[in-house]
Amino acid sequence: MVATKTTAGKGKQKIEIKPIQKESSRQVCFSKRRAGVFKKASELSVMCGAEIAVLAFSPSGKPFSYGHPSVSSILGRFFGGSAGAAPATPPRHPLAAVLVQDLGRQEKELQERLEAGRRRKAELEEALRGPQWGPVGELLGAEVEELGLPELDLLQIALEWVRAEALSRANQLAVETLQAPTEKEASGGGFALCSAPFSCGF
Amino acid sequence: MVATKTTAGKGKQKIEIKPIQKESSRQVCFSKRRAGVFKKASELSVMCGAEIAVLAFSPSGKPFSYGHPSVSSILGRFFGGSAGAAPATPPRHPLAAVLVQDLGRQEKELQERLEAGRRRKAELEEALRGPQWGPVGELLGAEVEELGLPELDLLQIALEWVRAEALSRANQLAVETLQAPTEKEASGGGFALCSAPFSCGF
DNA sequence: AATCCTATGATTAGGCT
DNA sequence: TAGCCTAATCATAGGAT
Repeated sequence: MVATKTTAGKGKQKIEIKPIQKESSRQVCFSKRRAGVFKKASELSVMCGAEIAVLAFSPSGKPFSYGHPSVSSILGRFFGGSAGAAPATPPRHPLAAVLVQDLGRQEKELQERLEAGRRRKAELEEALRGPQWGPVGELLGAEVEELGLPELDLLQIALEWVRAEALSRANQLAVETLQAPTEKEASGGGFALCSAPFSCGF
Repeated sequence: MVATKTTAGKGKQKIEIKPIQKESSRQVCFSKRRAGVFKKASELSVMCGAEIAVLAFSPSGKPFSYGHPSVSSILGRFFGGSAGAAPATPPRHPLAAVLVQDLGRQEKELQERLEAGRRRKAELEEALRGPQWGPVGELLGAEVEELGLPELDLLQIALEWVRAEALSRANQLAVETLQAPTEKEASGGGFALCSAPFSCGF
């Protein structure tokens, strides 16, 4: 540096959390803050022994992710495995976890909820059979049936459809995951996985 | 407080990022830092218009999550396809909302995701048909099929079961809703979803 | 376990390379 | 796009409620 002009930055300025208009600034902000979020996530996992995954899309649509121990393991645990910390978790390969998340999540939530309410079912069924139903229906009128059932109908259709899609879905995921290619031209629909914040450099 | 001893904290001490031994401290640290990570994620999404999801398991195994616009939409986009927005939500009555919450929620998520991925399907199907699949299969070996399919199989069974339960569920829900069920016991294997860091309080 | 509090270490906005 | 740099905002450890 010839010029004695040492860079005298203005330091951090107070800002408000609102959408950044300038395209370039937004992109820069994303890069910096993404790193920050990943770091925080990393620290959290190390210090607390917690498992955490972060998935993000940059403003330009590029996908980024961080996960400890790995993104797929988190997803697997979240949507596929038992929440009760079952030590005997069926061995899942990374890819399997991905598949599970994509479809298994639904299954998990449904199962969880259904299982939770199943006990009450018998009890409730009796109530439904009895004359008790009169008063109940009276309170809500036909709304329950008119609105509740259609929703259920949709649900069933959706589930059936999901089921039908399951197989083709498997292949779909496999391909996408693999094509995950060089995290360079991921703008289209590529993949940019980063499972370690600093050890693998992002 | 009798003692005039006004809390004179020592301020933030420098710490190193390493596993916290003390159980309680670890738990506290997790709570605080989880909030921090969620906040950072939130800011990132707002400022940069980015989509981001964070999934985490506390040291005690409790699941937490944050997502903008939603966890499922991020996952859908990450693994399924482009997430579209269904602006035309069918008008819901108050009661319907409750029912919807319990069953329709699943339906909505499913539909959302499926709808989002459907477009890509054709595109992907072609890819699968083509000779492109050779290289892909080569990279992962038989793992995809050997592990992915079993998972899917389980999934399908589960879904079918769910479907069978759907009808009885309708009645169940109607009754439960009316009996004004105070939902409080979600501690056991419950789920702690947080889709908005500060607006919905976590 | 959630919150408040304070002092301070950590993060990062803005500018430049 | 990624790094460097500086200074000031922000996050948070530790402690108490």
